[in-house]
Amino acid sequence: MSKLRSAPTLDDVAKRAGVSTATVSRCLNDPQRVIAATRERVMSAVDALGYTPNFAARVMAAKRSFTIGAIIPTMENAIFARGLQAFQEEIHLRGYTLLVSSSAYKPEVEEEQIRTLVARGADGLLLIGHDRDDRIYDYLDRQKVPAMVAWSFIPEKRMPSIGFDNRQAMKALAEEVIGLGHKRLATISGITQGNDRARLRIEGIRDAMRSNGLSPDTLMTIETPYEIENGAEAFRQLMASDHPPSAVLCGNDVLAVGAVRQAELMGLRVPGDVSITGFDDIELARIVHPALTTLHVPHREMGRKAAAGLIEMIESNASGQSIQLETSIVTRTSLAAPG
Amino acid sequence: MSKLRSAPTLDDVAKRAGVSTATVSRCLNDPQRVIAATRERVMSAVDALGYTPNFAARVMAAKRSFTIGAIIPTMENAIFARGLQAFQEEIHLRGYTLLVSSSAYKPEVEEEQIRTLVARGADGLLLIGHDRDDRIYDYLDRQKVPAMVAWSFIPEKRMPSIGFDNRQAMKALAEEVIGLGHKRLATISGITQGNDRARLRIEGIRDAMRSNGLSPDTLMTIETPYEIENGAEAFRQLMASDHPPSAVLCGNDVLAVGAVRQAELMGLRVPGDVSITGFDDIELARIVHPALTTLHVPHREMGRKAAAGLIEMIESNASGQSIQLETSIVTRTSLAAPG
DNA sequence: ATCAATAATGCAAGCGCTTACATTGATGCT
DNA sequence: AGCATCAATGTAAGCGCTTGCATTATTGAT
Repeated sequence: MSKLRSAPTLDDVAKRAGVSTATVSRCLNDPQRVIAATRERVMSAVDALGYTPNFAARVMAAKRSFTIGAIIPTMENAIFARGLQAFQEEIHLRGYTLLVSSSAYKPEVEEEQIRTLVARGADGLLLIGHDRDDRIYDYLDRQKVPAMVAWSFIPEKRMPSIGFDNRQAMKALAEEVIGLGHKRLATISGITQGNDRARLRIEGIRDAMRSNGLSPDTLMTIETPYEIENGAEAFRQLMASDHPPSAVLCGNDVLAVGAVRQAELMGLRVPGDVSITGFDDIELARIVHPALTTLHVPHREMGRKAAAGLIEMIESNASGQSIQLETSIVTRTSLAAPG
Repeated sequence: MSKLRSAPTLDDVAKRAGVSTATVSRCLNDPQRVIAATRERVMSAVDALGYTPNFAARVMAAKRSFTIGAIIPTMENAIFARGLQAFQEEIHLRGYTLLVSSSAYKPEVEEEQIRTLVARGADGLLLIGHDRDDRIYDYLDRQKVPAMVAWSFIPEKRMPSIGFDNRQAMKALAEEVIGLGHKRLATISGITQGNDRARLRIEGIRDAMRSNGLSPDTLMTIETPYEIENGAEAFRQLMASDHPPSAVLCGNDVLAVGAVRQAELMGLRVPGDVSITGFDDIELARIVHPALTTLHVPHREMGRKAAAGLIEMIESNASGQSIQLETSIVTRTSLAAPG
């Protein structure tokens, strides 16, 4: 039986280079602490053996993983893609690695994922929105894992957040719609349970109605998961009512795309017969016909700033600063004055 | 100074429950090995302390992580989303967790990601396509980490693969196009370097031309990264040539969407003035106007089967079986006989 | 009751790394 | 030349868990 060759360890490298494991470790983590000659000897041993450090061992010994976890509600559509991409680029630049998991918009799943990521030694967490059980925040405190909230900006909440004011943003869009003369408004919202963003967007519409002399009670509202098909079905229901709306404000672009396509199927002209708006300004918004008038969210900026803020929290043990970002209305063709 | 309360360990739980750490460990990993009374005592200690096992320590001791890594070329568009989702659902069902990272279609980045995932203790890897340096496969062998290739099916390659025959599939689509009477063909392909799928798709078109009396040399080809804008730009170039093609076969739906939109911008009618086809059948393909005639790939089935195959490899130390999946042509409206 | 067989639990040795502290060697002063 | 300093390296103690083996408790058959 020859000795089974398995993955080389620090020890193997040390032996081959004729130094102690401490020196090898230093070569890898803090090269200037070891003299050039030794370093070269060690590095060539590393190459020769094809050594890769064992991450688990490293995390355990150093109690530091240079890993940041992100739990996003979904990977299925592009809502979070761009922001997350920017987030990951930024942390990569600063020597961190991103671990992503998705919760499918389910609070229990999210909690499990948070625990998993923490157990895996994540140095910090990126969370979407503020809504979650206090137990989770307690847990994070106890484990001393800093977390940053994105896609929402509510400075008075327990966690620092980098995002935009969902309510204000949607209010602005709704005022635009109302300003065009629309009086019968409807909204297709995401599920509001456990989702502050969705809830605040609806509130924003009501705010706009209120301040423009429309009763917020007349807002027709359907809640449904963020899927194109659901947007379509909700739109069908809305338009099948006795007093169909003249404008449908959707909680995001995915729902809006569903609505637009359903309109086409039903032979309704957008915006001729009914106006439709989105939220997020993802790629889809430009591609669908007619292109969506929607709310532009500075996804990349948000991702980048969230990364910077979170790393700041990790490295200087600070408590984290909230930052508000500006959104803007993107005018395309799915919104017009009522016909 | 009071003792700083930090994350509880197995030891804390053991003390509180009045048992050894071994028993606690068994409670967590193999509950029926410990008698009910003890188990309850232990579990309530776990609850009381809010204990979460330290993953790094566990991996290190057990040399098993129940984690599977996947490296996909991009998360930016939906090409891999559905398949990956199915993959993750399946492994979750079997008690594994997914770690995803994206390589941005860059071989060096992919190699780094593979090493990272292995160092993190991944029990197995999902890789996209076969094209990569042998060094990587050697590394995987040495580390004894099984890997499964998806999105491609080439049974004679070093790694088992679950996917479809990219060449055959594209050939079928090209024959459809040629059958309609198209003679001036062009293709907008992804970057072929390090991407067997892209390369084989082009080959498929040439095959179809050959067997239908067209010279494969007349195929106009542009290679460009998989982005909508690039598809648009490539299409512009193609149509600006002296003999513009009557049909443009795109390497995937993303490029095709770019082409379709550019056509609109240029005032060209699709398929009246020029036909355009896609590949993958992602959501976008249905949403764009005109909807894309494209190649449907059984993403979910592929994801599921890749998961099953990989776990089989992990758990029974088997060498892995390749499986070929069938694709089909989805006829929508972007393809018609030349005007 | 008694004893073998078996079930439940405990003991303790690692897993592969980092790092505080100890040691050694080199350098520059006087 | 002698000594304080500091740079380079080594020593070894963990990090929190799993698991092979040893020990003790329980069970059933005689």
